[in-house]
Amino acid sequence: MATKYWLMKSEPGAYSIDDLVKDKKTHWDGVRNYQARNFMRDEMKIGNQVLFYHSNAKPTGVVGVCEVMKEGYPDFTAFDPEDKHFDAKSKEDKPTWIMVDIKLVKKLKRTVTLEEIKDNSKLLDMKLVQRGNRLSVMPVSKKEFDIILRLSEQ
DNA sequence: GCCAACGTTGGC
DNA sequence: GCCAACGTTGGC
Repeated sequence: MATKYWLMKSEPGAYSIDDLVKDKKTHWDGVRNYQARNFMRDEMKIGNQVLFYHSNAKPTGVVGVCEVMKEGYPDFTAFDPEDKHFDAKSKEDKPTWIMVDIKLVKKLKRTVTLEEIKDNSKLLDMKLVQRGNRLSVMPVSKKEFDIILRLSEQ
């Protein structure tokens, strides 16, 4: 199957690209949105490439590239009453929430900002810049992925 | 901190 | 099943 491309958002205060540089890999816990979950559960495969995006940041934008290293499995933070992402409805034998593991490919030389993406006529179709899109995990086309990487080299 | 745009919840 | 109220996301 062809490699798929994704964009995943994180608030740097919660987990930043520099945390990932330090950790090399991480589990993507805390997604509590069904559409985003479905992408992780059904469509993200080992080797898929992921743009790491900082939301609620200065500036907001794409800061790194990662790769899926483990496909969808239960998000265990939903089972822990002490955890911020606890969800009593999710049971260990029937988990509601799913996560994947990703590993760092590289931190970009510079942030490709949301502003640049909005200003780039080739990137107008990105889900990221479409009105009201709040998905934290979303598909990206190979073309868009490549354009963003190229911008980061400039 | 504000607020638009969503998603979810719960009364009916 | 409808929809108002409420909570969250995330840009600014």
